[in-house]
Amino acid sequence: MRYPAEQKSETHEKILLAAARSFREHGSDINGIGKVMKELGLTKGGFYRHFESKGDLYAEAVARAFQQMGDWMVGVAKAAPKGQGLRAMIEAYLSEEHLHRPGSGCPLAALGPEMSRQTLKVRKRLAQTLLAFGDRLSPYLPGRTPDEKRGCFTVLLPGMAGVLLAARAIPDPQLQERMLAAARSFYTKAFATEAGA
Amino acid sequence: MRYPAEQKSETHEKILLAAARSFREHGSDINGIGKVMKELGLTKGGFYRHFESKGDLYAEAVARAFQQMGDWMVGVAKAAPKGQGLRAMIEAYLSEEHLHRPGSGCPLAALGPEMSRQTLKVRKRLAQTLLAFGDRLSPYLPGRTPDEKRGCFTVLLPGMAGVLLAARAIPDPQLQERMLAAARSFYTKAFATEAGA
DNA sequence: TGTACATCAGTGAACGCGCGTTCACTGATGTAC
DNA sequence: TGTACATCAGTGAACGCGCGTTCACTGATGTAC
Repeated sequence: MRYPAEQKSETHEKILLAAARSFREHGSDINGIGKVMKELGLTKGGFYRHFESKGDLYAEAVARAFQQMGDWMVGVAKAAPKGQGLRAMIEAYLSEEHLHRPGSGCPLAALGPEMSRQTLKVRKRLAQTLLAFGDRLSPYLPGRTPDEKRGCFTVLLPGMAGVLLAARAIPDPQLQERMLAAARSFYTKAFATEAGA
Repeated sequence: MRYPAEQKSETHEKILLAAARSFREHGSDINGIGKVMKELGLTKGGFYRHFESKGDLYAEAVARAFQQMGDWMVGVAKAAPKGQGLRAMIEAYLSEEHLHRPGSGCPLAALGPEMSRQTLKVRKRLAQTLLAFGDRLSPYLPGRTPDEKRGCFTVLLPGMAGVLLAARAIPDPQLQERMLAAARSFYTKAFATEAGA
């Protein structure tokens, strides 16, 4: 049947957001198209009116996830007192809240290794989004040149992502929190002090 | 038919090693029992003479991978000049060789997020192996107390793993190498100098 | 204004596929006599 | 020493299952006249 005029783009957006969360929570191999559509009260047959393939959705969803991540980090930095932006981002990233909410958190920490197993086309798209995310953070990163800032980003973000994903693998909550605390202290000292980087 | 006396334990070991490599290369969701057995010239039906389930194999294989990783890192540290053990480990970990050989490399960088999606039982086993790996490295880590050394390990290893997996996701080889170089320099300065930690 | 027709987002059944797991079977070797 | 039997690692076909994808169909709305 014919549906209201703007419904298609709304559904498209809903699928994208649900997938962006679901992939980060469960990985793309386990949580498939059927589950995402079912969650929205739709049947999986309709999926192909919105995306060419699962790979297409994956690329779009992870790109969106990086954008959301950028929004979050920039928001945190802007809300912090003058000069405390980077420190605030580090503390937000390495927070218990982020630890327990992979679905709305960093895609690198949630999906990391499986990204490197995507097709070249998808990886190119993801790499662009990752670098765009870095550029959005650069006002808050130490370094005198864009190159220095980018170098700083490529050490800091993956470093924090590694700590987060390692902590998520550990079953003991106390140990998780100790890992996060050690990393908060370390990265703050290394990057978010006048002497840093 | 009846097979030679020691064949069972040899086959068990072969399956374990092949799985440890294959899981790190392709992830456990994609590369299953059938492929591992086929690679060894066996049929998948025979798998259940050696392991209870795929989860059982996963736990064993990743544990073994952490042991191999420990052997490698300790070997590198021992081969280095006096006092240069940690620096050598950092350089080996963040080398292009490790970047391109996930199958024999760090399981945290290769499998990270999917570990956190395993059953509690499996995760407990993996966490133990991860910490045992940390203990093996502790002679080469900075810090005056075991706690300090462990804190150092829980920042350094996941940090390097994050850089490695991020670099693996990036399609551009030049950018990959720049990321590794930046991280080598950073972690060496932070941990492997007299002022470190 | 009223009627006939085209559109197309979403349905639901079907497709082939590979997965993890089960199981009756094989048959060379080890063991009992 | 020779023979009958038990063992059990590995085979290969089958199982149910969920996956990604395809497709004929539906039918309320938009458009043409």
